[in-house]
Formats: sequence, C-alpha cells, structure tokens
Amino acid sequence: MNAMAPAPKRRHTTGKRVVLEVLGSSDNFRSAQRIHLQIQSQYPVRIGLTSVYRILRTLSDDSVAETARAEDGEMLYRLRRMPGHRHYLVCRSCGRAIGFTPTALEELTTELGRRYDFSDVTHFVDLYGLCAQCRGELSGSG
Amino acid sequence: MNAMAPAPKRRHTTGKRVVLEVLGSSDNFRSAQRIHLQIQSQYPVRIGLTSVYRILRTLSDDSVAETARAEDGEMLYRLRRMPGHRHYLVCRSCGRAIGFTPTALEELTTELGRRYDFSDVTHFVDLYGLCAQCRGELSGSG
DNA sequence: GTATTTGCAAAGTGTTTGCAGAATA
DNA sequence: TATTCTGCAAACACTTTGCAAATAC
Repeated sequence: MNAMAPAPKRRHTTGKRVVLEVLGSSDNFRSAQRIHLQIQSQYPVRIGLTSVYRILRTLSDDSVAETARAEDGEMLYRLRRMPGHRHYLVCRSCGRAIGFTPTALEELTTELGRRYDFSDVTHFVDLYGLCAQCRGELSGSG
Repeated sequence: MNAMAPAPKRRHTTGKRVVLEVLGSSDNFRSAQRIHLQIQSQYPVRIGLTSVYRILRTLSDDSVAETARAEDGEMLYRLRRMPGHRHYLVCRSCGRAIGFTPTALEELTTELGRRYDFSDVTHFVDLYGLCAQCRGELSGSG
C-alpha cells in the first residue's frame, strides 16, 4: 500500500546515549525541552534541542520510549519498561506515573466502535493529579 | 486566595451570534480554525480568527461550549447540551461525537488517587475512530 | 567512503496578547 | 459615555524541516 522509505539503520551516537541515560535516571514522564535542559545541566556535552526531539521520536518509533500527552498537549516521554499498551496517572508537577490497565475501557472501546460503527477506534486515557511529594514541595515553597 | 479580576459582563455581538449559530448547526466537535472557515464560507460578515478563538474560550468558560482534544492536541469545541462531565468517541474526520459515561473510570480515578495519594485527579478520556459515513466518503474519493 | 546524525536557523502549527478603533449597553 | 469586543500584527510555545558539516560504521 504505502511505499514507505526503508527504516534507516540506527547508529550509536553520543546524543542518543545521553538521552537514554537521562531517561533512565527516572521513570517520570518528561518533555523534550525538560530533557534537553537536564542534559545541559548534567552533562559536559552540548546536544541541540532539535536532536533531542529527533532522538526521542526515534526511540518512540522503536518502542524504546513511550509517550503521554500533558494537559496542554505537550508530548512527554519516558523509557518503556513493559510491552503493550498502558495508561497512566501522571503527576502534573513531576511527571511521576502510575500505570494501570483499565480492562473496562478496552471493552468499552470495542463495544462503542461496534455499536456506532466506528472503525480504527483508539483511546487516549490520561489521568492527571498531584502526587504527595509535589504537594509537599509546592505548599512548602509557596 | 486568588484576587482574580471580576468576570466582565458579556455583550451580545455579531461574532458571538454567528459562532453560536455555526456551533448549533452540528453536534460535531470542530476546531477554532474550522469554525472560522465555516463562517467565512457561509456568512457575509467577516470575523477574525482571533475573535473566534476568544469567543470559543468565553463560551467554554461560561459552560456554553464543551471541549475535547484532537489526537494532535488541537482543541475542539461543540455546544454543551448536557450538564456535567462527559466523554466522547470522536470521529477523526468529521468530529461526530458519541457520548458515554464510563462509570468504571470515574471509580478508577477516585481509587487510584486514593491509593497512590494523588490529589486533584482529573481524567482526559478520548476515544477516536472513523465513523461509517466518513469511511464511505474517504474510500469513495481516495 | 557512504549513509546517518547533528546543529543551526528558519519555518510551521495552534494559540494568545497588545493595542487602537469600533461596537454595545 | 464607560466598558467590552474586534481585528490586526506580533509574540509565543512546541515541534519539524532544509541543509551543510560532522560522525559512525
């Protein structure tokens, strides 16, 4: 159907290594910009924001990273530790994520698609909250 | 706590009337840009895109319109017909929306928040698919 | 040596804002 | 006439792209 370009062979680069290291340092979801900042402050190497975006996309395409959307639509990333499709309760402040698999929702997706004759039904389910730790930090400093 | 500015008194304007009319013409979710285009093609009056954005935000603030997020993060609007919090299965192509109230999910939200000590937990649940009608149109023309 | 990756600058989205003029109440 | 709304242009934030130089294999 689609004559997509063959996926290029991935190379090992400093940028990729550093991004993976930073991702590996925490299970929290983080934005590309946040990861870029973290690299700037913790590593002697300079890696362009563009590259961070590209590396994250590559990792995501390769299922090495998984994504979530922040409330404002911003894309968030973290390492994928489990295979398959999951959902998260994400802390608005630090990105801490609690995974869950809403069986009922998977069923609902199928059921609604069938009943109303929608095809290719996917679901985006994201819960946002404020974790206890961030609550403490925020009230302490505000 | 917050000394927010008092909400200004809302006035009746042509822009608002037209946006409401366009919103009223369909239950489908639509983006600000799409609504703006629709106004341009169907009404003799010219209304700026900026105003459409502002009017939609106002309507949303006033609970006259409700919002959903497209898969790419774009904001979608439609008239609110029911009070309260609902979820939708939205057609990717035309914005047709099937509402549902996932009881299990409301419970899950509460439950996860309690168990992991997250506060202010909200959920964004959006299902996307392709409705039968759009499927026909797309395959017919492509 | 060849293909991939990088960095920069620039462009592209969707959206908001500053501000002067127009419209409403 | 006092306040709100409008339109334009400009600004914003996030993200992608074009392209030449650098890098990995």
